[in-house]
Amino acid sequence: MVSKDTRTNIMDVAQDLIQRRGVNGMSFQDISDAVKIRKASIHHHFASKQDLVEALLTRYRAEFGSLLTGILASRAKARGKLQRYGELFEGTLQADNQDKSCLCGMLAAEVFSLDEGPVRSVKGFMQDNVTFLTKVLNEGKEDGSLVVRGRVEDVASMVLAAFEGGLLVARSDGGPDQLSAIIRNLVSLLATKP
Amino acid sequence: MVSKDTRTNIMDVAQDLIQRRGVNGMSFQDISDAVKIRKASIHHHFASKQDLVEALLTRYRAEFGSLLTGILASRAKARGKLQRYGELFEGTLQADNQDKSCLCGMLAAEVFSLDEGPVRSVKGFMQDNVTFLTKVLNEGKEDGSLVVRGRVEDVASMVLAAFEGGLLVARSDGGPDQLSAIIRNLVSLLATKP
DNA sequence: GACAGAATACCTACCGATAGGTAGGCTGAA
DNA sequence: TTCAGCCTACCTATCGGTAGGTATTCTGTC
Repeated sequence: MVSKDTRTNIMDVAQDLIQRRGVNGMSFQDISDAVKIRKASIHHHFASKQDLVEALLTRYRAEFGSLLTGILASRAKARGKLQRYGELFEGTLQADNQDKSCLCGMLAAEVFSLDEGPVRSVKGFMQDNVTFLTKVLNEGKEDGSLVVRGRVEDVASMVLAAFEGGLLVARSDGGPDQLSAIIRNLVSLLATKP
Repeated sequence: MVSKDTRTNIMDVAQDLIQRRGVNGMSFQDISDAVKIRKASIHHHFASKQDLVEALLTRYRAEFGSLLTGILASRAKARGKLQRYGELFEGTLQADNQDKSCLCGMLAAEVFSLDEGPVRSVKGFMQDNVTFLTKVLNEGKEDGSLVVRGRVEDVASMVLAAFEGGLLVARSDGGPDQLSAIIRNLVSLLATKP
């Protein structure tokens, strides 16, 4: 196969649109225009809009998950892993035209427009991230590169909230520089002195 | 005036809907059903949907702003003010059926569905909050109740991001308890030992 | 290897529902 | 008698989705 198959094209375009405008701001017509396929043909690949969203979430979670696994497997200290995790968020905002948010952050905002399946996936994504961050924070306690006060899971939730929220705030106001500042700041707040 | 006037009713219902479902998930028909007024009559009060959104933002910013001013004027230590600021976010999520987000957090996600005016207002809201938090953090440095490392504005952005993001994450996953944990955790991270 | 049939991937043409918005009329209070 | 405040009736555009048709490609059988 020379070019990407249509199914993948549809998913790529749909994800891009959701990350910019949200689920309710994305239509089959938008996809049709971008992929250069008739609107009705999209239904050949995805029975309904919710099916498309669910497929998107499954793929996104898998991709993001393998990035997290990669970070976890690296030989860096926990502080460095946290830094690399932050770069994932910076990369999202900086991609393409600097206005993309996290797919799951976007869907979390519009969670009451989603069916059961997608809702479960969004929750699952959040939990994946908290689990990852909990591991990193625990490593940090052991290798001495991070200071954690209180329940580790709570700190993990807080970091996730700050990064997802950072994407939200920076995208609408201060841009990539603001996001970088937010991430740098939180990491150094959790770090033991340089 | 015995009952709230229709204009206020429309605004209340519209704000509620946006905080739950987002701008693109809110329609004039929804408002019509809730306010018990014909859909066309809404246009008597607000020429367009964007006008309604703009009016909502103006009111929200003013109300939120006066709450911030109130906190700033209190005799509490900076740490206490930060705590009370956090309670504003907890109050939002716990209100009504525990599924409302911050109006501006919601609109920040859907910022590319908004006209220029509303976009400016959302940016303004973010800046209002950063300004407020910068003042509180500076107070905290002086009264010794908070520790601030790095640029104060950056820490302020980070706190805003964490609280807005906390609303986002908690609403879709862990609920009010998770949000409380996130806020408590960040406040204690910024606080000097009890 | 030839060929029937099934499956794939797309198309045109449409559906009912709903979106935001407009035109113009009625009504009661100032 | 004006006019805010609401109404009915309607507009066009778009939404997600369906029905049914047509090439093309894959596959099992002889």
